[in-house]
Amino acid sequence: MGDLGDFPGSSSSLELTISVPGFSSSPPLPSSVRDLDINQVPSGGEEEWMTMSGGMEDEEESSHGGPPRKKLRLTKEQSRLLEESFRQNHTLNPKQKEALAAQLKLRPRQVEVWFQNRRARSKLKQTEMECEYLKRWFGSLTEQNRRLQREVEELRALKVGPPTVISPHTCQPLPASTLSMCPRCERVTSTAPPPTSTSAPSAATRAPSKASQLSPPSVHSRQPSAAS
DNA sequence: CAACAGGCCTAACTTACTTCA
DNA sequence: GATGAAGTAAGTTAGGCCTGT
Repeated sequence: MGDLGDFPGSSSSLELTISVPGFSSSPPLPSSVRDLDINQVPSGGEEEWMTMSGGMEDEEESSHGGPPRKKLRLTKEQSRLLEESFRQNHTLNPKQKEALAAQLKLRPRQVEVWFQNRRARSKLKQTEMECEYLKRWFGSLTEQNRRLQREVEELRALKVGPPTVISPHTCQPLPASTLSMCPRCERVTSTAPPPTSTSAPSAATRAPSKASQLSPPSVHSRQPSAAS
């Protein structure tokens, strides 16, 4: 267990930390060159940039048979503000949405979509990390199981029978099933916390912080940079 | 060097569902 | 209870960029 490494950062735009001894997220990806100036607004500024996406000024235009949709690339500043806002709140009420949209010079719908996608990315990332953690945990349990089985074999080889405990009340031998493990042994064997619940992802959909109920990996988000 | 393919990221869309007035 | 609007999650589509060949 103790041999499990400590993962410092995490990849992409979302940075999650998982505070479990012996486990945390994967190492940061090499920062992509694209982050440098991909969102640089070409001279015209954001107004002009917007008209690319805002080409569908009549919101409905884009979907049916219109011109091929142009894809907006958010500027670094827009991404930064959105991330900052997301950090404070993963959902927006209509007023917040309007305000943020005005501040970013985007349409409220775009802000809404961004938050939807951001929540999706966040959840995906968290699920991946939980999966990774459970895999490691499974590995350590398997190893522990192997060790214990070896131990059992060794004890059998020594012909050591199961402990016979005499009940203080009846003066009869107690069945093994009624015996409880001594605290010391319990402590030694519990190298990993039990999985309280893997919180079935489907059930977690409506409860934002559901994933945090996965008690062993206390996962919380901490995203620094603008989306990759 | 340019051209191309493949992969990744993500904005935008669609659908299904829940909640609330 | 039925209904419609609004909001969200989940899944999908497609544009733009990067990288390797």
